[in-house]
Amino acid sequence: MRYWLMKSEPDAYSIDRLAKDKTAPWTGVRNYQARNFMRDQMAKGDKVLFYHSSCEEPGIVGIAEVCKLAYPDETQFDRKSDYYDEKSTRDNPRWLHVDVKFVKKTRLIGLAELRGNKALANMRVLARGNRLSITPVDPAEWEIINKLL
DNA sequence: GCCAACGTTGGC
DNA sequence: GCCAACGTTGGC
Repeated sequence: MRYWLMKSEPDAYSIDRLAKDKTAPWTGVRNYQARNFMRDQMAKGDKVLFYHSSCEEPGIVGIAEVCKLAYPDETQFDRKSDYYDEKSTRDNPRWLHVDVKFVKKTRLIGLAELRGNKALANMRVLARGNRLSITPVDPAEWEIINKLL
């Protein structure tokens, strides 16, 4: 089993929304590295740190779990969607996504707190210039964060 | 709104 | 394959 951190802008999809929906298709990823993580490495039961980005208080806000393996992202075929991709075909879909299910909300562990914790200094999401919306999390890092909750 | 950092595109 | 231009992300 692996551990991940997945970013979402709360205006687009928040932890509260996931708490209500129970499960969510993680559509809209349009970055190859992030897609490859979902396609090649994510398995059912993988644990996810749910992270709010581009908002007043960016940081970890909850826990989720991968509940469905990667499959084609319908939004790439929808001309009306912001995520429409005219170069993608049903025979050879370019974009895939997993589904995640709600586990729990946590207190906010903000960016400053993450950066201030030496044991978390190597977290991928904290790397300089990182923009990836999905990043792997070390089991050791996962443990440390769980103790902070 | 600013801007650093990075990914993608497209001309050559 | 190179690389400049452009677009996006995301913290501040």
